[in-house]
Amino acid sequence: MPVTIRDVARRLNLSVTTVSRALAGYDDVAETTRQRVITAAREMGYMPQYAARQLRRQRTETIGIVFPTMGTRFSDPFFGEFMAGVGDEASRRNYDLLVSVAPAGKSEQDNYQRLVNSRRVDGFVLARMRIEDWRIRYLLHEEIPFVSFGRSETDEKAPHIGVDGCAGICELVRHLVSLGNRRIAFIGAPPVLTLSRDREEGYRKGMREAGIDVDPDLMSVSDLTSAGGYETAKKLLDYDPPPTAIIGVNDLTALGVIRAAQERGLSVGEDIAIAGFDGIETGKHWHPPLTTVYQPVYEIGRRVCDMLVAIIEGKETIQIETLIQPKLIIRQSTVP
Amino acid sequence: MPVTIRDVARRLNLSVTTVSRALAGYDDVAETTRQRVITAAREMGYMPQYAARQLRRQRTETIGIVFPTMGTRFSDPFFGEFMAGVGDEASRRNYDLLVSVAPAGKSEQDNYQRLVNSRRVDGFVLARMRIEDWRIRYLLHEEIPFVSFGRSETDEKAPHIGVDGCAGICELVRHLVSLGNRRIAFIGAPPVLTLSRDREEGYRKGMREAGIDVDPDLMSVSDLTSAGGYETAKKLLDYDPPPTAIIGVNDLTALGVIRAAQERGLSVGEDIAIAGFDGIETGKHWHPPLTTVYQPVYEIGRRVCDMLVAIIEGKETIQIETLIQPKLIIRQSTVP
DNA sequence: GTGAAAGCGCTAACAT
DNA sequence: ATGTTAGCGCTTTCAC
Repeated sequence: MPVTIRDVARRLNLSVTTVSRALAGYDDVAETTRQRVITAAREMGYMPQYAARQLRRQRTETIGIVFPTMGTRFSDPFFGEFMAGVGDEASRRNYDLLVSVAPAGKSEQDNYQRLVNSRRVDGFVLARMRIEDWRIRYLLHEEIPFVSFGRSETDEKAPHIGVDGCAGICELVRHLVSLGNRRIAFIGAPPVLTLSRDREEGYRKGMREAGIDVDPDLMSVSDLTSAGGYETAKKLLDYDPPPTAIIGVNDLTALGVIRAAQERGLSVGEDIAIAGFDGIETGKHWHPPLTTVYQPVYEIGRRVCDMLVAIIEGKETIQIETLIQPKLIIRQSTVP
Repeated sequence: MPVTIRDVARRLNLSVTTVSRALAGYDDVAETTRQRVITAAREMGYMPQYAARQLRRQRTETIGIVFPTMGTRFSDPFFGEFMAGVGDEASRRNYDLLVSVAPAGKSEQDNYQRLVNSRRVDGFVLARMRIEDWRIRYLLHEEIPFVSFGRSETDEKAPHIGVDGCAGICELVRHLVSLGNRRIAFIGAPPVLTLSRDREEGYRKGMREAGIDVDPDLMSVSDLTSAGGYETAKKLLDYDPPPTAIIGVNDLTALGVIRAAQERGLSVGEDIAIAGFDGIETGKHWHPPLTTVYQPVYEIGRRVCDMLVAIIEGKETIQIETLIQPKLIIRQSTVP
């Protein structure tokens, strides 16, 4: 039923070889023949069957991406943007995207192994990197190409695109200090995540530069969700004296913080300054609009994919490591 | 380099056939042999290479999903939740998920055709259905299984899981009316989308039941984004007299509306009631928390995938059409 | 410039 | 209970 290369060959009284080469753009096939082949193929709606091509070439032209889910769901717009970036670039380069959704842990590992062992993908895009990350060790060992969004200490030279979370948060602290804040709290993420460490480091650095001692009570850890930010902020606001500013490790955390502050009757931006990290679309419509450290997630997705394809296809000259400077966006959640 | 079924066979002095059948669980292979095979396979890290299996069986065990992007990005958490649902169920059933990201239009069509013609997927999950939807006609014609989230009029009997947007919005209108609102505005989505029509119908129905004539000025169309909701709401608020309540066709739209109202100095929930549709996670943390019509997107994703697999595998007894009743969640954006 | 033939790794019909 | 064999659709030597 589906049209194969043999159907095309038969119709033109050519061999499959010639058809294959005409379509692949080899130059040892007569120009007129090539035209006939191309026309016939289009007319017949021929497209190469990937399974056959893959089997023969031992390449899939498919990129794998395993999304971490925290809990049952992942509603962070961060993922959507990132996937859109990776996906757009992939399709521009004629690659497909194989997506799994898996919680960190055993089943995550299963997912990677399955895709690797059954050779379903040519390489992986990694996100939410951990400081100590088995995925890097594993993929290096299996010699499967990969590029990550974010750095890991497991192998510093692993190809990745990172965002300078340290510099970003440091600048944010500077901004908060310039507004007169000294009791600045920081709500981090699980410490296994690299982004957590980087951003916390930015916090410490900023405080140090401002000559403010960090009060350990003002540092806590949450789970990158707005619910988590909300619960954590409630505790922070109970301290006496309470912080005059709170930084969320990402925008969703900050959203929870805003809500907690407002429940106490605080006017965010006036009574307390709150800021996040990511720069998700909706943040600018929150009340008040969120001050945040913006990272171009969609663009990073594209570049990560771009790098990965370059590695898969054995291109030289690629830069293995890129550090992007995020941009502070000041809105009314810190400035009335 | 990678271990094949032949390697396993050779090591055990068996034929590839026996190994294949032992692994596939056929019962015409001796139990002891089966154990030897399974052990050896595990030890050697054998996993079947999918390209070969696919080529032979002419099945991919892969599900395609083409995500609509409006503009360059899609940050609606809706997609993440839906994909998580589809993906979880897919992996439970040993299917993979092939994701493309494409704007509606020509390139969207290319995407489907490419996946179909090169036989990369066994079926499709469809979302954001249009009233007149070429995808349905196309897939029916190509005899490719599919299940959609949402209905289309192109073929009412196409398998899908729908949410009763009409009933949901109707109940919302009832709620708003019970609060004393009579000038209730509705911001819709592009009219090609089924959800747009359904929800608008719910609006009209609710108004009719309450004996309120619909003022055409109070009905507008936006693009499902918060930026769109913001711009549209600004115009609505200029009318004299302005609406006392505004319904956004989805939560993101409603977020923009909230912001527009707040910029006018209105206290949302007191001076004006605002509500949305979807029930995305973050909505409960907005200020004020959003009244919304909740639909269980993650769960629907699972069920859609479940249905699709049943169809692909030729199971009988599946219900082709399901209508889910959404749930009104009342929060402070309508009730102080 | 074109064709014949081999073979990628697997499954399944058909022996034995 | 196990083995032999053919072939899925394609790419790629190699020969002409």
